[in-house]
Amino acid sequence: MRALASLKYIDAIARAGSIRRAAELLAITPSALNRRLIAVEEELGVQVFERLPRGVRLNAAGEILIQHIRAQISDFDRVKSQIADLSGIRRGNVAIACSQALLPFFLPEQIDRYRTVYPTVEFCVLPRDRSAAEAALSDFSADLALVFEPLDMHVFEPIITVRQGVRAVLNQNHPLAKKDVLRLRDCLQYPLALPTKSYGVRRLFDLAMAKLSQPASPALESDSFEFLRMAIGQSQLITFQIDVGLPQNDAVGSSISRPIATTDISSGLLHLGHLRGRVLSVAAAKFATQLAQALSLRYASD
Amino acid sequence: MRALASLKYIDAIARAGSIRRAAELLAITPSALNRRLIAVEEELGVQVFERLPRGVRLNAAGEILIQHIRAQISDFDRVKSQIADLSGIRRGNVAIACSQALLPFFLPEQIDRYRTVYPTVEFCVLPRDRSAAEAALSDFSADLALVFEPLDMHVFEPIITVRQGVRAVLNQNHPLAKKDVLRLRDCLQYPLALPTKSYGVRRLFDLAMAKLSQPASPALESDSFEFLRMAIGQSQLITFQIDVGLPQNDAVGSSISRPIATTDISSGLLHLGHLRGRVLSVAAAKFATQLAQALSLRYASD
DNA sequence: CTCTCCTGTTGCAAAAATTCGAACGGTTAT
DNA sequence: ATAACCGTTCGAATTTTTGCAACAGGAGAG
Repeated sequence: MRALASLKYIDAIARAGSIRRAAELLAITPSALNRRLIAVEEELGVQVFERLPRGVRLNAAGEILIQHIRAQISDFDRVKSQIADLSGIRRGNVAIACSQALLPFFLPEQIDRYRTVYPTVEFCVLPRDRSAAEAALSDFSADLALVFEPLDMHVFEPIITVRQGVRAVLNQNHPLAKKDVLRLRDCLQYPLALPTKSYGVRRLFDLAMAKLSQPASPALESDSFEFLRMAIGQSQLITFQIDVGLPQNDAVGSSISRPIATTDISSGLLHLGHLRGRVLSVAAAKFATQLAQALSLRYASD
Repeated sequence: MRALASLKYIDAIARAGSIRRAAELLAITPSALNRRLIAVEEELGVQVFERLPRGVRLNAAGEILIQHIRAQISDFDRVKSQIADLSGIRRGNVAIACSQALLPFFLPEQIDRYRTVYPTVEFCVLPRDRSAAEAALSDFSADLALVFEPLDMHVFEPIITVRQGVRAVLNQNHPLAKKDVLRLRDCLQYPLALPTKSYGVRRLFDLAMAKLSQPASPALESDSFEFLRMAIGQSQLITFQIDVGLPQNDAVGSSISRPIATTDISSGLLHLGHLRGRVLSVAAAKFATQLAQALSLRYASD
């Protein structure tokens, strides 16, 4: 939108941290960008950025302004979406910040389902941990957040929350594969591949181990659930994942999954939500509704 | 603000109902204005106004857009106010839609009090009945509304509500002036000057008359409280007004006021509020706080 | 210290946009 | 019919924005 160009430019400067870098991204000269910035500052009667030798940084006034600018840009997108909606053509853009576990199965399937109905809607999936997801909502780079076990998100307005059990993932020829439900102590007989401590699954696992007053001793540790899954291979490694992070029909290539007795590892909470006080675009709202339905259908709503 | 010029132009067109009239108000040529409109419409990919032989009218898309534009302009003003706030100079603009009763005494006093502290804040007082006040909030032409007895304002977010008794206003030499509290039946012995049926005081009066199963027979009827007050003169006319519409120290020129027994005429409610879901500017919020304090101090908060 | 690198900023000419003035085509009311 | 509106279009004039090159200043390296 041409009308918001100057404001978008300021947003770009704020993100880039320097006029020159922002100018490069925007494919214009630094001088042109600088002049627009100065023009806005003169109209406001206040500097928006403080000039540093290595670039610029938002001012106190700038912080207020940038918040408004981002809200405005996002609002305008919503308006465009609403307008497109009533002209029949469902267009739009949905940005969603989510935990890693959602990436391999759940979200692709849901997005695909949505896009068969509304093929013109574009999606943007941002893998984020809890605090980064909150930040993404706050600076309007994400419309929705779907995260496991957020604790202190005061800007987060929940849409739906479902309970997620922990499942063990292991090779189909693994000795434990015969059992339908695994006990935690059975798993401990084998080498474990665990996510790092920042993840919700790991937290639940550590909590369970604390109850057994046994220290956790992972044979393998990684930030990437995908890596953990692939690491299993034909080995006897066991890794863990929440329900939604696994395919509905069990098999993940050569590996399978088995639920852990909930008496051993308590279940966690998966939250779908958006920024408090924000109006969702038509597309985002529709997608949120679909997600909420899918989640409450599969898992007991909580 | 230059960045919002195109949007403000569209707002002007919507308000004027015609490109040419809007162009005149904006002091530019109709052709220039027309081109800007067309440019915006092309960017949106949708017409915003439907073209009529006598002018233009907002489209369905336009209605959505104009709502956004007005919110945006208003939000931007709020941001400017916030920015001005942290640079020390308290600047701003407070627009308030209110019932007529507030005009002679209460609001002037409150505004004066506010402006002795913050002389750079400008005020805009819009006398509006209940539904017009609601409209003023909705289209962002008012930040606050202070109205008597609103009934069905679903967009109205109350800040404070106080009870308002009805007082009789009469000449200081009036036979009833000796009494401290008047009964309704005493008043009925004299000619009455009443506001028209659209006003809250009149509604309370009519309700009271219905209880006495006597029809109201005003000697004088007017839309203007000021006129009613002046009409009393040296005559025996009696008119009615709510507490806040009268000076605190009784005398109104040669006329005085006396409370009516609340058993005769029940009290009504005066509401201070703003548009639901809207963030007030610093100046408006501060003024609202002051009003709320003044009201709750004088009248039992309800 | 000097030198280099990266920063924001400014003068001036070129380029792009906006605006104006006037005219055109259409509908409504007289 | 005629006059009075309306939105719209065209080309020229004007204003604004942009690009290019150069400048000034702080940071860090040597």
